[in-house]
Amino acid sequence: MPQPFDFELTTERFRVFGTDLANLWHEGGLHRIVGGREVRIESSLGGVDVEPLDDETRAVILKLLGAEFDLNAFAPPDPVLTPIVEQLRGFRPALAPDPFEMLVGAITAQQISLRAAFAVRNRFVERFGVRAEQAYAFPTPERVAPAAEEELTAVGFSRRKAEYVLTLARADLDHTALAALPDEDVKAELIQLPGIGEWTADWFLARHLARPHAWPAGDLALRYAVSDFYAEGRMLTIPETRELGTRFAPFENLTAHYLLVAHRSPG
DNA sequence: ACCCAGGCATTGG
DNA sequence: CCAATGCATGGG
Repeated sequence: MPQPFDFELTTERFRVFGTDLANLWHEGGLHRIVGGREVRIESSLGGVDVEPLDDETRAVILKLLGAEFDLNAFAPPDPVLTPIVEQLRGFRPALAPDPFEMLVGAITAQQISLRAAFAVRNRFVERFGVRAEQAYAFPTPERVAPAAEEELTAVGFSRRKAEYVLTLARADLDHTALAALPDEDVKAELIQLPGIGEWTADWFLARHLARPHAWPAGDLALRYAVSDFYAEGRMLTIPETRELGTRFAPFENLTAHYLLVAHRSPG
């Protein structure tokens, strides 16, 4: 793992909103299924300790823990961000290595609290995923595609969201081609799918593709954070938040994550 | 019993 | 083009 890296800060996300059965915090380590096998990731001397791993598994773990972010180039551009970046030194935004997991996860989180979203998501994972030891493999599109809409509403999705998830599971997206497109083209492609709006597409860019300029201006928590840090608490509109984000180029993605963490962990 | 929470699509002006 | 509305669950 490139330095700097703070394991506790990077994995905070998997503890603070409750349990995530597919990225399970268990007895001080992070458990995830990679290639059908459960991997336990622990902190060790500021690095990451994992069992002997094949190259593909290693690549997934590195992606999960945000290895591709260029923290050394991330220089805070203003007095607001300077102490935040210093205090959160080594924080790498955790990513969703699997695009289907990212999109379904975003759909669960639309409109409702993250606690509620994780409750629904975990029931979905239990119902359609496969358990290894402690953790579950996040459901694959193939396992979800044949489901009936009622099986999805049964785990807590609204009827509308159940349709979105089923459409997505049956969509047969070319994620390799998608990943080769520039940011705006990725968004344009994704937004054509029902249930995927700009917010979801922005988070896909940010937390799956790790695009440096991704900036989920529609995100309520990010709007609160930006409003408190940069507008003296006056709630900024989505367009205002989007415009303000441009000053952080080319580190909008990292900035969004740092502001979010700083805002929910004051002091 | 409300109200809000890391949206989105649909409908009506 | 913008405003209003319904949706699911969980915590306050």
